[in-house]
Amino acid sequence: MKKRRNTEIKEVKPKNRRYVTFTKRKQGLFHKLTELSLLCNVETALIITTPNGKLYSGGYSDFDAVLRRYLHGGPPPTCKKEQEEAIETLRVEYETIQNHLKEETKRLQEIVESKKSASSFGFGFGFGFGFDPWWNHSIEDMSLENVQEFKNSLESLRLNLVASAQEKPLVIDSVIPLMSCSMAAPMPFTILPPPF
Amino acid sequence: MKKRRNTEIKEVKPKNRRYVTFTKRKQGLFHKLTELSLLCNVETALIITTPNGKLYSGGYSDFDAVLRRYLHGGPPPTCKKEQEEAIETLRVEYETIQNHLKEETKRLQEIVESKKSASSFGFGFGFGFGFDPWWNHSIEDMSLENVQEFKNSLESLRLNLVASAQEKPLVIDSVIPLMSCSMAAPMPFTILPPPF
DNA sequence: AACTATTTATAAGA
DNA sequence: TTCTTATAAATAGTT
Repeated sequence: MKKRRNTEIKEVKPKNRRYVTFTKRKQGLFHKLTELSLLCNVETALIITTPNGKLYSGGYSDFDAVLRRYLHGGPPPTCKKEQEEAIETLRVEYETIQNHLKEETKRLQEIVESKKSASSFGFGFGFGFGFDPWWNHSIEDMSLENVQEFKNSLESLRLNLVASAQEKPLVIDSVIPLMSCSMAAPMPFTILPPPF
Repeated sequence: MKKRRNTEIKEVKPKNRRYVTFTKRKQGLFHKLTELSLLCNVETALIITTPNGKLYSGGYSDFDAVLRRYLHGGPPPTCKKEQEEAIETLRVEYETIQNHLKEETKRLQEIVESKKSASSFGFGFGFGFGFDPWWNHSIEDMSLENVQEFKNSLESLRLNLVASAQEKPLVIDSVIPLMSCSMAAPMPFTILPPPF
């Protein structure tokens, strides 16, 4: 085995090497991010954008809450009386778009599936069981470029919705993984041996 | 020396230990974040919030741009003709608030300074020279709690302003370190031995 | 994706 | 806090 030189921090030249490095380090980064959150009882939000326009985002334990605190300062104002009425409107609007998205996604999924037949592996992520943490997803990973169209409206809408509601609406979780990779459940850190 | 047990990922109990861990790991995290950005030519944005309401944020190479891309999708629309006229308005408004902030900050700084006389050390951050990277700062680290009042308006305004302008307005950099710890210059990775 | 030789990060101790 | 050091963890190069 070639001796590993100490890593020079300069853009990795060969594109395939770069992609591998990116994948590995992104995983490590989100791993450490979650560790920090759990160890120190803090909340985190991380966004990564590639030159190709791919977006990776995730955080612990509530990406949206962190983003909101950063953008607007402090926890959501308790004057929810005022916002209460807006929630229902937002939710309806959200679900409409969500359904739209779901259809579109399913349709495009089929296209992607047919493409995938070429490559052989399923996806086990080396964890011994099909555990697929939020940080492994890119918003565009599935080449569902057309889905992007919906992202803008969906995202702002979701942010508003989550901001309005006291608790995270359960409906959202089923779709979010595609959009922003929010984490559904706390990472089983003390349980899993290999990843954590 | 006690043998280092393999780190159990559970909230660190003693508060002083927790703070040390937080500081170390936060530094490591931002370090790796910057490395990822440079190695893989991606842009990153990280926000950390503590239970006390402290906010840490930073990214490479353009925190704001990343955040904007996440929130609104894609790079700033090239239909700048439309936004062009809004820039001047925003800039004026921004500078007004900025000045306000500067005054307030200076005043509070004096208060903080008098408090600091009690503790002895200057701050050298162990780098051998007074290099103080963006990730070492908390927005509230200086106990300038009152400054928070301005953050909201300033932040949204700044985001809009930076979004409108094609290039980063130079004026902003002088104030940002207090607000969001944006990075001014590329990290001298290949030059500095100890940190990078 | 899986395997190590190394480098890098860091928990404790001073 | 800052520095040191033993050890755990991340990961570059390979297969």
